[in-house]
Amino acid sequence: MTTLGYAILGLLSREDLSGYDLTQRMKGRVGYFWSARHSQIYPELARLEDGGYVTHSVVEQTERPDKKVYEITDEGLGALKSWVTRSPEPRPIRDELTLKTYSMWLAEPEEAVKLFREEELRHEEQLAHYEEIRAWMESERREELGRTDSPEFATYATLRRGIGYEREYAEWCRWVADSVDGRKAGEKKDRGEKRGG
Amino acid sequence: MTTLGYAILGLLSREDLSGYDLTQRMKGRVGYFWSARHSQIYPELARLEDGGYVTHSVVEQTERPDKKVYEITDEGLGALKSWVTRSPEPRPIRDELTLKTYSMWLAEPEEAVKLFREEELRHEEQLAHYEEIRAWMESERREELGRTDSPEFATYATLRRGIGYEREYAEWCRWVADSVDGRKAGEKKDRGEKRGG
DNA sequence: TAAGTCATGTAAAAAGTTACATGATTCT
DNA sequence: AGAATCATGTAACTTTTTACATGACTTA
Repeated sequence: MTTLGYAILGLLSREDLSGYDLTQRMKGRVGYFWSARHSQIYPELARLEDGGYVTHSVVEQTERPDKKVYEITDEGLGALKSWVTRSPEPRPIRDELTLKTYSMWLAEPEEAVKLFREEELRHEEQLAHYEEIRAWMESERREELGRTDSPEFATYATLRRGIGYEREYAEWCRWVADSVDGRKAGEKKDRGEKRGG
Repeated sequence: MTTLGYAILGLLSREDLSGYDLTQRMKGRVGYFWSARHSQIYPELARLEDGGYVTHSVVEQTERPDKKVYEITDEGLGALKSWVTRSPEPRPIRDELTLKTYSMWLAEPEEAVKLFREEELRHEEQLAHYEEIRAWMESERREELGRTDSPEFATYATLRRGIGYEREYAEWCRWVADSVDGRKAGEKKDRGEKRGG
């Protein structure tokens, strides 16, 4: 079973969904930690059904095209449960901005500063978005968040991860930009103190 | 040009290396933010040479098999420079542990706690490793770190990213484990307050 | 002599992205 | 009339991983 398969089962364990619905979930919400396009989802659903992890029923609609709604089976739920607490084999991280950073000594300082200020903004915006959802959950889903075995707590936990990730990333971008800009925290504001020359 | 191509150029801009050397770099150091196996590196080197971004010369060795040492060309350096400050198109994040977290409401609490404590440890170990390198750099490369246009500062910046990433990840793992364990900071220590039952 | 490192490649398979393909309905 | 959304698929291509393949030299 592929990780994508488990991602789909994870969504279907919460509610019955069509391939189209799953594609939408993989953009927002879940897409922040696992994503896939519809071209990957439809074949995977077929494989999952082949393996007996899901079943589908055709729901006829008058105002919309008919759709196939998928439901997780007991076998699918069992497979998902046993996967959840297994240690993930560590996958290599691939972060293009950090890779660029490794070669930033070749760049014009002004351009480097611009890049990192832009990226800082991107991550701050994403952070603000997460914080909104968090505020909403903490006020509207207060009860469920008290139980760590609820789907809501699970969602909240992934949200906390996203918040921490984006906050840290934004802070790092600011640190790099400030360093190159000669405005490192606690340092004097003027740039270009030539030394040894 | 692929991102892997730029990763290779980034390494060759610092020193001449063989395919084997590049493979080693992609395990340690650089491998923390971009990695590739030798089976991907050798064909990519051929493509880079085809495009005129690198050249190679055969270095004959007596005690070791002969090797091809690659050198970046002016064209390669130019391509690398113009890539460095271009905004990276945001790639989807895929994090298997966060995906598991999304379905953790299905797991036995004890097993979930075990998983997150293990992962916390993994990230703390990686953090400790980075902190060692950091301490070494700050004492042995103090001078170079004062210039943000030095390769050393660039390496140091990526290291700071790794430190922030691992620290945040470890903290989050601890928060999840503590939450499920009923030891959330500032909460009473006893577990299992059934309500509504 | 067996395991480990140095050294370079190719082949096959898996995972993921982009493009091709179709068609109904709804909103502007 | 045209764009957007709902809905489902396949094909081609790119990227990455795993496995196949070879061989010299070094260390235990």
